[in-house]
Amino acid sequence: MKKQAKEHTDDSCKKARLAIQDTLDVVGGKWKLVLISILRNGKRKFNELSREAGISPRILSKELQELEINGLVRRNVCNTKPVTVEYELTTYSKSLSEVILSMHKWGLAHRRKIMRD
Amino acid sequence: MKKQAKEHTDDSCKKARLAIQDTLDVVGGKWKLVLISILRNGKRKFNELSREAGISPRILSKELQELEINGLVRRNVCNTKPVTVEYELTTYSKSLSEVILSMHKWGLAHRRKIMRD
DNA sequence: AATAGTAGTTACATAAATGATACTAACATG
DNA sequence: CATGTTAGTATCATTTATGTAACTACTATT
Repeated sequence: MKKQAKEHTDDSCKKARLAIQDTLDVVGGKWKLVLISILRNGKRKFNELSREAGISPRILSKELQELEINGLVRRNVCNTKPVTVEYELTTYSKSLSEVILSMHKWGLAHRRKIMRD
Repeated sequence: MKKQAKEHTDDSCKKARLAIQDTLDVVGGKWKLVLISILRNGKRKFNELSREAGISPRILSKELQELEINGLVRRNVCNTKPVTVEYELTTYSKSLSEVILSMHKWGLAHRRKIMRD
């Protein structure tokens, strides 16, 4: 088989699926992209996120931890009267732009298509 | 507010989230992209898909119906001795390439990053 | 008639995700 | 000391996703 050809071996396909699945794990689910999308408008405190997204503290806390582990969100504890915690997107989170943009575009186009049919 | 500026109103953000969520609905979950990925190598019969993906008939049937509803997969009943049914990707499914490619790329890069850290 | 193959479906069981509510810890204020 | 505020956590309930196994319908073959 030629070296430079796009290979479609079982193995390369499994690896591709794995990479795609990784992305879905990080960014999939009901809330991850909602939170990222809100944080694109700037830092938010825990309760602000909870209100704006309409998400209960339990889930919010879990989601934020996962986003932090994946380097997409930074958690910052502030020295305020009652302590507040700010969450903001990291520089690394910008690497998701292409994914988000393509999903956004496809979602819009698809909705139009489904309406037509 | 300027007409041509990128707007970040609450409303435009909600619509963006909706579009992204649409995409996740169509392509998210445990099996959709696995099936699409297998079908990229050509038509498959129901049992072939079941074996190759390691997915039970019940779920497979459901997933294929959803993919069909969304115009990504075509179901073709063949006039064979015991009736067989072939599933294949539609032309429309190619519109997903950008989404899939960007997810693939990000997934790979992210895995490398997480390893480093 | 009995057996087998293909494509499902049905009924049931379990697992995973999400939700609701109340609670704690820490600190400030009246 | 009682009250309020912020950021969570704990507990329990519900919903949604997925898995397993057996079963049906149709047809062909023996």
